[in-house]
Amino acid sequence: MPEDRTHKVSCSSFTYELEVAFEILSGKWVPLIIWHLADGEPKRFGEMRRLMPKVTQKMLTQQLRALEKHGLVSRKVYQEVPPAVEYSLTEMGLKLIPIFENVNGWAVEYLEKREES
Amino acid sequence: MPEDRTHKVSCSSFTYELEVAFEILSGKWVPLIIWHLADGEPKRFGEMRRLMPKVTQKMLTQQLRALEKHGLVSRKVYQEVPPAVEYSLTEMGLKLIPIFENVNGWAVEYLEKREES
DNA sequence: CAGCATCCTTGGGGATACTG
DNA sequence: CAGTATCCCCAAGGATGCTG
Repeated sequence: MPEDRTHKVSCSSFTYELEVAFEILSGKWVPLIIWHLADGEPKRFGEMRRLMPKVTQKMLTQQLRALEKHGLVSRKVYQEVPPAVEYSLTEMGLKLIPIFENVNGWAVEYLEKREES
Repeated sequence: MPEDRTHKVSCSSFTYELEVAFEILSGKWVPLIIWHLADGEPKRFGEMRRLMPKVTQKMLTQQLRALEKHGLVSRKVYQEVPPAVEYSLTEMGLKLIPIFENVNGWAVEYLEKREES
């Protein structure tokens, strides 16, 4: 979290905004989580775990909570026994998807060119 | 570096390509470095240091070398005394800039909405 | 000027066990 | 089921000093 906006001055061409974005997205499993929620379908915690077997339960919880705090993911708790929790992308979260697709497009081209050499 | 492409199987909807991209871009100072080279003008090492006073010399070298290895940045050494080295974005590096601008646009909207609440 | 070499610290993150 | 709570380790990265 860029604590002081005066940083803007010392790094004039790296906008405060861009810095914030990369800070939010730089969580180790954040891109993966967002990508798995990209279809707009809410998913339960256990479902997410199964989709991402390499992510420990601790990290999944931690990163989901961070995304919730930042307003990219919403967490809906159903008061039942046993408890059920659903995660989904918020409006702002969904708006990241086209960007992710652009990144993916870039990467496809990148890998093609790498293989040539 | 995703060492095995079989990972693609266990994380079916997170493409190998997207994973590669985020891996390259997730270096702590990578976005900042790319942003400072976005104008296409080659910049000398000392120049970069002045532009990014918060980045230590060790990290700047390290991250620039990683970007060079990945083919996003080119490093040109002029055999002089004293030595001069210029860094600039490669073709693939430059193609990231529009994406960065989209991210920036997203972040602007994101911060606006956050302030409302 | 543009680094490389070392030492040292910190916290990110894994493994494991427990709970409402 | 959906998490907390602890312990612990290692490597990312900062500080400092030296060099072709």
